[in-house]
Amino acid sequence: MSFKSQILESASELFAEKGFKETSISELSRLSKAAEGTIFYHFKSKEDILINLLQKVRHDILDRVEKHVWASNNGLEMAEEVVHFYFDLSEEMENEFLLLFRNYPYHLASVNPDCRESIEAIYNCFVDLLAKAVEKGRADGSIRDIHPLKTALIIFSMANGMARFSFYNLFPVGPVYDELIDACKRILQTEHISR
Amino acid sequence: MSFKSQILESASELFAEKGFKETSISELSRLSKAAEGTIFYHFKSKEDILINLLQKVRHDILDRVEKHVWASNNGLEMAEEVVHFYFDLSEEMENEFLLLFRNYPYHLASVNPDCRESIEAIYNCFVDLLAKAVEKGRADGSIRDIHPLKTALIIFSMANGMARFSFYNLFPVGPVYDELIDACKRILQTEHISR
DNA sequence: AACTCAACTGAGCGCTCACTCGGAGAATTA
DNA sequence: TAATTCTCCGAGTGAGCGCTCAGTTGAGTT
Repeated sequence: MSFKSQILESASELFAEKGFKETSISELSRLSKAAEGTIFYHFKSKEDILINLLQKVRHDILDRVEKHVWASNNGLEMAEEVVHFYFDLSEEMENEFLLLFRNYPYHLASVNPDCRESIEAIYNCFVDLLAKAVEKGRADGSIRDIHPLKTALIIFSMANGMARFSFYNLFPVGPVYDELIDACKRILQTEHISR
Repeated sequence: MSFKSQILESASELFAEKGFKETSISELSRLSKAAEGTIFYHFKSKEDILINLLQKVRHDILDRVEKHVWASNNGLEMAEEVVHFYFDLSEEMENEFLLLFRNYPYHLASVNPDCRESIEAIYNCFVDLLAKAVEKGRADGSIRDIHPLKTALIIFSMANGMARFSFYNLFPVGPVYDELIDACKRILQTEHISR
């Protein structure tokens, strides 16, 4: 593994677990086994490491989404599958998600267009998937007549908020997962009067 | 206004808008108009300022919750009112909410019990309100037979996630507010309403 | 008038930080 | 083989940080 990618790998761990400001170059040097000079040979500043890292995260997440085979039969099932996929991915790519739960990337996004683009692409990716599921569901009758984008945003902020609480150890997702999926279904589903 | 409370006031602004690590004592000194020495006369360290601030935020939020007059007729309406109240409060107490959307308080919470207590009290306050609404709704028949705490966590993570996105300028709450309330109703209520 | 003390001050201290730079070896090219 | 470029190194640098401390101030007490 080249030093450049090793530095990004180590930065991913440290920025995710400790945060950008709380991570020093000497620490990154120690973990990546690259001398401090080597770090600044490959990246022009500490901030540049984060920008490159976010681009890599964007690429890796979009790649995983693209490679996923969707097995759902209708829109409602697809929406459910997207939420499931999101939680699976958040466990599999823990560091990447932790990084996206931090503040610094968003601060940087307000200053650096490349950074903003990476973050928006990641969020849009999931929101688009959900919006497409809603559209599909409306066409096949499994989802009621609702605004695809608005509904996608609501479902996504629910999943994202839940994942965040879980990562912050405020409460775990596991025990409420079934209820969460049920909540999604109720938001989306065509009316069924039950007494 | 005393220096001590002026320092906390300024810290609230700076920690909310820039973050804890990104705020220097010299900056806090400038904004609060207290000399650096004065800051350390009132607080034993920079971290101590944040701990005191979080205790103040806890007090202020619980106070606002306590003073609120609940006008709802049944559990479902109350749940709706809690969500509405949460978004109102997030606008009114912008700095306090922004601070709670930052990472550092949670890092500190894992080390300092006082800090953890303050944060948990704030979250529990809203979750408890929602759980109570569910219990009330189950009793009066406006809400179906669901687990009060689990459901409260789901609704809260939705509202919290939404507010977060709004604060981060990823997308605003306003345009989806009606759909959000509708989503809550569908999760909670006994039967779906046809439109 | 003399004393006390809480409140406040800001220059200065020790330390850590991101970043630089001159040079060393390895690889590539002429 | 000689020259050039690429990759890596880590001691060194200056700036900025949290925090200290000797000293000032002014209101209250004796």
